[in-house]
Amino acid sequence: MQRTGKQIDYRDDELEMAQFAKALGHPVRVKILKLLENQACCFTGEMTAMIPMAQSTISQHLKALHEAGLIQGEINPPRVKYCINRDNWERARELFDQFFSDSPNAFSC
Amino acid sequence: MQRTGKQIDYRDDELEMAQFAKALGHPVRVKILKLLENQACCFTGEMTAMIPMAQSTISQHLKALHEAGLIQGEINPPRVKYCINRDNWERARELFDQFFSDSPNAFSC
DNA sequence: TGTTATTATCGTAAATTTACGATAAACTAT
DNA sequence: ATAGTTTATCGTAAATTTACGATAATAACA
Repeated sequence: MQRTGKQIDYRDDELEMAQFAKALGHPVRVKILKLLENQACCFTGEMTAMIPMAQSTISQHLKALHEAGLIQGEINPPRVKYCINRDNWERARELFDQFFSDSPNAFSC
Repeated sequence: MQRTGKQIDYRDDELEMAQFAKALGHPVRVKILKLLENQACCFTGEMTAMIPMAQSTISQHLKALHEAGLIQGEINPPRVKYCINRDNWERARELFDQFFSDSPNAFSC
């Protein structure tokens, strides 16, 4: 990226979609979310046990998912229990659903 | 990234999801796809006219979308007409749909 | 042949992402 | 207080992404 002054006018839903998509744009984060989907919640430690990556790296990916709003963490000392953020999950589902279905004449060529 | 030897065993659908998501992970690419959704096909030039970015940058994003399989281009000299790749679009829809709906006990906490 | 129009590619620089180990922080339990 | 457990953060290096202008490539047309 180069500091260009040009501002592109994105619509809110375009930005929202892109942010969710970006968070889903790494296989480890997809895997983490699938884990959370299937077994309700889990502690960071359980994930680090299942995924052969450094604990700090997993934590970093969890942070990315958290900042995107897809997960939420509940402190349960000394551990942290993560689960999917219901509202934003629904919002993401909605955005992707609309995105892929609103295609009246997308295939006409 | 650091050259680590560790291989993580991702499932095919996890990799597929992440790749599609990554392609959708930038607002300009979301915008481009929406353009293609709404007005069937368009030429690169039409997009560069609508999006205030350098032509080379748009072309680069089109390449990313093409490599992800979401769009396809038909040469129509001296122009190139792009449209959405039907099969992969459907596949992506399917993956995201499954991903967001297969959540039996995801919200139990 | 040369010109024009359109798009892709190259070279680049800055920003961001990704991964790691090491360390700090937070809270329990001894 | 001290020690132990779990997780986040820091510092880092390498890779990738993103944006640009300049240039090349392609094919029609004069």
